[in-house]
Amino acid sequence: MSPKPGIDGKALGRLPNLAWLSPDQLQGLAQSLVPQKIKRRDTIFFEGESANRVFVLLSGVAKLSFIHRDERVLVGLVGPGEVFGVSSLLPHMTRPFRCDAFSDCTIGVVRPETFVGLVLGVPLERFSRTLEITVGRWWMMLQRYTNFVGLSVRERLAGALLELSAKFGVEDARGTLLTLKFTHADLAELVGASRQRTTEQLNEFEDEGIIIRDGRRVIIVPQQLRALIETPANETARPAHDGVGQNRRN
Amino acid sequence: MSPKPGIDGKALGRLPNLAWLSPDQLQGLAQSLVPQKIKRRDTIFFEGESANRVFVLLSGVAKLSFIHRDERVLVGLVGPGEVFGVSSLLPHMTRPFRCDAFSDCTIGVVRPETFVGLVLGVPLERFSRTLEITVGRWWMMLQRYTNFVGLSVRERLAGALLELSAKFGVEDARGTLLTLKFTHADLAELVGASRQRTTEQLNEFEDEGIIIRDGRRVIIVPQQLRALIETPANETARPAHDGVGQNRRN
DNA sequence: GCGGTTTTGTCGCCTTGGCGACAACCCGTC
DNA sequence: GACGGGTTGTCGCCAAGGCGACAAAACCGC
Repeated sequence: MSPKPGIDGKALGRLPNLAWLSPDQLQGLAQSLVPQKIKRRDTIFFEGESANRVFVLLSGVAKLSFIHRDERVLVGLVGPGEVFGVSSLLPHMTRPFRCDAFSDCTIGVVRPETFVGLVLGVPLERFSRTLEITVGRWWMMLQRYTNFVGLSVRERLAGALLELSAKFGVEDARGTLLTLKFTHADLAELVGASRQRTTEQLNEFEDEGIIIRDGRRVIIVPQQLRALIETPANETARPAHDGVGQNRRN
Repeated sequence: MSPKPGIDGKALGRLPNLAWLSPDQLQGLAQSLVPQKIKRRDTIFFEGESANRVFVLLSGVAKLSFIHRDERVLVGLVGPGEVFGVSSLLPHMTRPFRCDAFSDCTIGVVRPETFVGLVLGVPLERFSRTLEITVGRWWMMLQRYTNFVGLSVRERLAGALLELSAKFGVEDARGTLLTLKFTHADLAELVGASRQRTTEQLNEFEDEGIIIRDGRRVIIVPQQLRALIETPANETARPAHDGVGQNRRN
């Protein structure tokens, strides 16, 4: 695993992110990292790929973007010395972002098992699980928020309801029953909308049969909601409400 | 550290999040967790506090919210069995969110050193560092996005410029020089705005002396930008542009 | 220097959605 | 079963900002 020109352990140690590793660790990492050059605008990995490598950016700048039906959101930039592609450290994960080179880059590629073994001295499995229960939540939240950028209130609310039903829902003859009683104001806070607009949107959902109200409790029909999120701006059952659509860049 | 009624290791193992721990680990965790009851609407921790405990939610539902000048965004909900307050696992961290009980809760409190020791068998310091270089980025991104909810393009752009200058900036007589050349379209993607609006806003910033343009390169004056972000909707130098302000809930 | 490409600057029109102000209403409590 | 606070439903007005369409610059490879 070290046939290529190779990377210098000392050089790695000068990267601020890795300076705390012991000389031995740096040495090991340097040997395990497979160097690779990437040209500006080329893609390092695609969203949806199964995540089985970790990357270290050795030089250049890379760009992480989230893509939702040809809407792309620049999620962040990676600078020299940073470790990226870390979704491979979580259990059975596919990459949520696409990563491409913003300028010409050199990267080091390594298997997650090797990386975790070297840096922590713990089997990947264990680390993975620990990550999942601790920072897994951040991951979910991050995905939610990147998703939200550029969506209408309608879509954000749909997404939020779906999430809530997955987490706090109970199956019911008519759909998924939300066990907690959320006020419209709560939901508004959750999706970043005004209380009034949230009320209106919920009523629209009810008209469209996407949610059912049982007193002040809510029952959700997940299929319809999911459809609503996948599909561009259009109507699912009733062609009444004119959908949405002021969220496209150019 | 087990004077209280105590928590049952077996019961902990039934929480889906923790089921993978060995009986010994569960036992140890059960003994280390200090149980505590929290009443609905009471606060478990405040934003800004120094983060030196990890929590496990044993029953009930808790609510994480991000607060930015009395605008509060409901960031997420914590269900039974989940581990939260994990910012204490990162080095010298203060809590970014406030957490309060959405319903009556019982929680288990534990020191991060103990938690990591039990679950991973590694010293906190080492785990902490590893977390930082791997998932630290998510953390930053998450904070950015929660921040962004309910902000105007002006403010989001200001924030993004600040972030970029911190990461890719070089000090200069007049301020911080951005070394990469971003097109307005890049910036627009980053803040989730249209390209045109981004152009306009950048020009406004230039008029106000918040940024300086040197050909197509940009120099940033961090103080002014920072001021702009802290202050409600008003003007920093020139009272010309009428600021913003359609982002308050009720 | 030249011509094509990329980036920037500006309009105008139009939708989304924030916000204040109430009225109606539900629901638990005394 | 009446009261009162929290919640929901609805309007109207208006600011923010998306989007198309171009024109003007700046940039780049030859």
